Amino acid sequence: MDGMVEENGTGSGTNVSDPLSSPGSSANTAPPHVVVTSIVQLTLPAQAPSAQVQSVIQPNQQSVIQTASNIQSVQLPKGNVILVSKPNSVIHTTQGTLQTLQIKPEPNSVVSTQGQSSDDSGSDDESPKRKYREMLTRRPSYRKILNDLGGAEIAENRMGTKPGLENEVSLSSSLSFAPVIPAGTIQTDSGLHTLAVSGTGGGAIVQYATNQDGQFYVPGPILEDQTRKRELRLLKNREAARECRRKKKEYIKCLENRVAVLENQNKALIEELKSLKELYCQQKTE
DNA sequence: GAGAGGTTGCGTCATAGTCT
DNA sequence: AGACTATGACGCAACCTCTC
Repeated sequence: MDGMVEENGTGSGTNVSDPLSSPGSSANTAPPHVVVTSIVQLTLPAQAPSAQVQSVIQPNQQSVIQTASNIQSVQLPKGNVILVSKPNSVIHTTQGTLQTLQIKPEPNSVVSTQGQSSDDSGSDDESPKRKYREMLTRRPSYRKILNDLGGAEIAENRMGTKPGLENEVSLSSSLSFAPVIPAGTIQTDSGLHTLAVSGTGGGAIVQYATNQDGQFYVPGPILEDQTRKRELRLLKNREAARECRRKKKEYIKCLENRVAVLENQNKALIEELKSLKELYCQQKTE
């Protein structure tokens, strides 16, 4: 994935390897990430002595990556900056259109991470609404319930065998009639009936008429209109699903990167603790 | 080489949430 | 209230890797 944001860290310094990505996964084939760690120095144009950088976790963005309220602002020392951008990404920079990125690895430089606690974005990743939604259990679909009851074939038989309908409508195998149909049927002045049909991508209102024999049929123009609407809906949903998967992948990737950064931080802190302990012991024995 | 099992991406459906 | 959107769930197909 291009343009993925990495968080600042205090790790051992080299590129963050992603421990969660399996070998051969897209993580390894993606373009090299921009890794911002404590020993990577990034160059800022002279006109801009400092820059505001937001964490990968953003508030109030229409994104899978969210936080409640705490934007992380980091004032970087002169000469250090992190500019990360990816248009249309779930990850946004302050301006959203930053493109420049220049990295100068300098083993001896240390980027201050003061005031940036990586954790404070991690604990508030989700809005309350989202959390609430995730707590909800989904109502099983009629299809699933039928499958569980071993009655899928019953459903299959019901599909597309509404008396008379098959003469005028080519029903797809996934079209099923909700149990509420009889109660929901409305007859209008024009002789058209309206009923709710499920299984056509979120449900639909279908109009039909009856002939002298009491058989159902869908008048041509209405059928065309319904078909067109369905195709449009499917097209839109197809694209929405694609976008949704893209965001999901990006989100997972982001979490994986975060794991890597935190692991590095953890490692560094353990090392620091160790050396401080040694120092303390030395001074104590002197 | 065949086939079993895992992975990945896609299209569709169902549905909660949002918008108008 | 109805239309629209986002996303979890499901089934399917293509591809890959292992094992025999």
